[in-house]
Amino acid sequence: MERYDAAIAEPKWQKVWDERGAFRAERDESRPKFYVLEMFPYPSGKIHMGHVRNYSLGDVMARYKRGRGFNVLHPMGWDAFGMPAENAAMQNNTHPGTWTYQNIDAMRAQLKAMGFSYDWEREFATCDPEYYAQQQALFLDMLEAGLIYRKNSVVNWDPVDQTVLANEQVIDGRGWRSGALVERRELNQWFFRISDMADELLAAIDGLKDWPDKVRLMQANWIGRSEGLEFDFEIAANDLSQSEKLTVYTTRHDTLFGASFAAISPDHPLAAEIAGKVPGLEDFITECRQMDTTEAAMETAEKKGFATGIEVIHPFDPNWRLPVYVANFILMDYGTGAIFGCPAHDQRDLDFARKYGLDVVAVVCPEDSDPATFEVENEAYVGPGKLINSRFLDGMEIAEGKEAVASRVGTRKVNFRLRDWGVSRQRYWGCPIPIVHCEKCGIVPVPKEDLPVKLPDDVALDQPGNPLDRHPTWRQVCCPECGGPALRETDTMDTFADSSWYFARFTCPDAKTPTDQADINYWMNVDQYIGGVEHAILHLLYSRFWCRAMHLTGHLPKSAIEPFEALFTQGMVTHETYSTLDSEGRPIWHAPDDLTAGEDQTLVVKETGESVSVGGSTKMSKSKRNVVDPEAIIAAYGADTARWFMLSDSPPDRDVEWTAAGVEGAARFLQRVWRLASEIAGTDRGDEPATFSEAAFALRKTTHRTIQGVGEDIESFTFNKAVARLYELANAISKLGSEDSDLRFARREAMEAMARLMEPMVPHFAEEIWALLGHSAPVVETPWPEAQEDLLSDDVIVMPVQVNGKKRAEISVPADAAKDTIEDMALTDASVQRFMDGKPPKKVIVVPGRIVNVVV
RNA sequence: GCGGGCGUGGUGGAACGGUAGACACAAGCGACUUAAAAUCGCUAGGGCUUAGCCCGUGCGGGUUCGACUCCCGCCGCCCGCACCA
Repeated sequence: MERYDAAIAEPKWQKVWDERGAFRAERDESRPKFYVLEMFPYPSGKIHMGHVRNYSLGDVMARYKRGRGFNVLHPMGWDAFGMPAENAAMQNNTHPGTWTYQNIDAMRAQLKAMGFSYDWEREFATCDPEYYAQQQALFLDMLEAGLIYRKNSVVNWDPVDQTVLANEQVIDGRGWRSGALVERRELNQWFFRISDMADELLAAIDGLKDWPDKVRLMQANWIGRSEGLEFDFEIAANDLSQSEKLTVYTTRHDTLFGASFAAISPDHPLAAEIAGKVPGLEDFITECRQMDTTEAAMETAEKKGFATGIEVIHPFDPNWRLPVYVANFILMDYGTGAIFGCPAHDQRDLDFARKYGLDVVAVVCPEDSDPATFEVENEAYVGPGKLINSRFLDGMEIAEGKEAVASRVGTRKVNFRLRDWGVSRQRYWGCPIPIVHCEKCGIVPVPKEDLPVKLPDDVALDQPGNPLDRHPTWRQVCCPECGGPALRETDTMDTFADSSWYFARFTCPDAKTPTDQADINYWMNVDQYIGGVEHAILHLLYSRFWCRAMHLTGHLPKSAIEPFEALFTQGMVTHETYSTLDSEGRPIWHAPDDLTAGEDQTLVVKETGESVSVGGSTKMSKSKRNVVDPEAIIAAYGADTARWFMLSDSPPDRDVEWTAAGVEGAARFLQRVWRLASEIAGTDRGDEPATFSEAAFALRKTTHRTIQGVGEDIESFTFNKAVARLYELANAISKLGSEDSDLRFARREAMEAMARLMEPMVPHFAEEIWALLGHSAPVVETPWPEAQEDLLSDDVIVMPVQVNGKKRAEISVPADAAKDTIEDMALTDASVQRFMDGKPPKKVIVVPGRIVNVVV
């Protein structure tokens, strides 16, 4: 028998959709819109299974909503700026732009082969000058609105590559590329005032009802609001410093009488002031600055301090003096860069106090301890309790104590963990910051009519550093204000800026301004955003900020300051790992393709015949070599098989393990449905019979329940359940023959539903069987079916009967039976009576339509 | 350390507080075949004294007529954040 041939069907239907403009989105005020968006990819060169999953999920939603009558916007583009292009350019001696656009071409072809329902006419790349021109315009408006400023900031500087490194690019204190010892250097950089919006960004998280709780929590923690007190210590007269006071920030002002030292950051102005005057302090500060700032190092780093010799005076006792240390664990950019230490109730302070022999005085006593004897040894007490050893605070609860202190000294202050967003990058392949530096006029924005500030094409990437700095002419410009000689800003924007508003641009990709009001009002917000949880914080937070900034500058309405109505974060695609050991016992990883079945069914390496050990399933990665290339799967099975497998079994928010057997299974199922459809296509549909046999009626009910259920499952992102229902429907169809007209009718009805319901998941395949069944219009243009109410319920239902909570019988009762009737039927059932053991029922619980429980 | 999530057959997973294991993968048996592939059918949580019964959702308690589901306490795994005062 003929088989379904994806290699023929898939390109054929892609062409049909394309010719009919099936997925083109046009503004139409008369129809409700639905904006589905998947996180756009970085054009690395080829798509990977993570993309296949992400975009398959999004396509299910887009196609389903289209079937439901929504005017669907489902665009695709490219997050195309970034370092990999520069690295590739250096390695291959090409231009980053050439490399990027070639990759885009290759990946676009792959995505098209997957049959995703994108409106390709809206496609753009963030490196298109037309896009970044508008981003520059936004930058200028935001600058004018006071949302952007310049300040000096300490960065990780790689002295060999002459570039700034992100924290993640510093490994064991060295640059990840050059291996050079990273320095902390102060540079003048551009910042977005995201921290000014910290409170607002935090409060608005409550409104993000259709975001995963996990993501909302991660954002809340990232913003990190804390309420505390800022107050001054008077500095005791000394020979070292002219400063009169030291301002500290604390959230535990209730423990002020447990203070035994003050500490400042190595970057604190006071430290700088006295560094030269205290022997050894300069070296200590330098040492601190070289300290590794990675997480792993932080965890193990020792608390170190340096006594300055300066003392401060306790705010409530002029005779009480506290030594001031410079300490390596105090951060300059949180609070005031200075603290007071209360060792008894803060673990870090305790470690520090034990090391330097400072007093440890407990001032909070737990409820169940004796205030007279309570002491802190090696573990700081951070729980609730009453204040002790604290003069006028004695006997108060912590909250009362905080009140009492705050009413006498200092100012209440809310601090956030969130810092301003530094966007300057000393790189070529990014959006140029549209600024000119003039000796006379200072910082001058490039006039909007001169935008875009285009990247020069003729750049030399064969040396370290920013090629824009070295370009012979690009920097030299005339000052837009005075006309005198001036220099362009050579920093480019963080690529997170590019992805912070692309979703808005998709609504109007050709507009001459960043956004078009009519388009924005119609299409925004994104109704369903789908992507990896790895973007839970930065990308999503920056986007929320950027949209607020776009609102403040008149580019978005108030309603769009939260751009993503609903967010779904999908799991990873994993695969088993295979390894052998080298002579030193280190694992050598083997790709699935390099293996074959050995004699005793175990896996062996094709070339050497060595048997491999099978490791756990982990995220597909080059280093573990457990990667399966989507292109190979499409070539072997077709896009629909890959899509069907991706959607089967695993709930979309969990990891899915890619297995060869699973793919085979998916392919087999499609062939099976194909055979069924062919068989049914060969029979007449006929008119709807007046009566149905029990079997035909049952199939009709299954069909309509499937219609109902698949819709619900798609709405709730449990696509695996939708797939299971479709399996069940297929099973139900194949159980029956076509000998009678009512069966023929029911089977055809079921198969037509099957085709329509499968379309969001396996669209080419669905088109093929839809056509096979005799339809001339594509299934994508066919409305989603409605389940027939009367076929969703049963006249007679089977109810389980429990005796003392254990199922003992089943009874068939009319669906509309009264409770009493059901109870009578249950109690007279032979099996139920046997387990009642002749005793009278103490209680009978009847849950209509569900269960009966007899308690004896 | 802080925060969050998860734990169900050989495997992925189903199950408004109401028949645990739907559906699938892998497996086994059978049919068709000279044979294989493909296909179709059947079996399948564990146990027993097997018309049937008992035990089973990481472990221990609790609430309830009834708990995979809710509550408390453990154990294990995964993820996020982390010197944030």
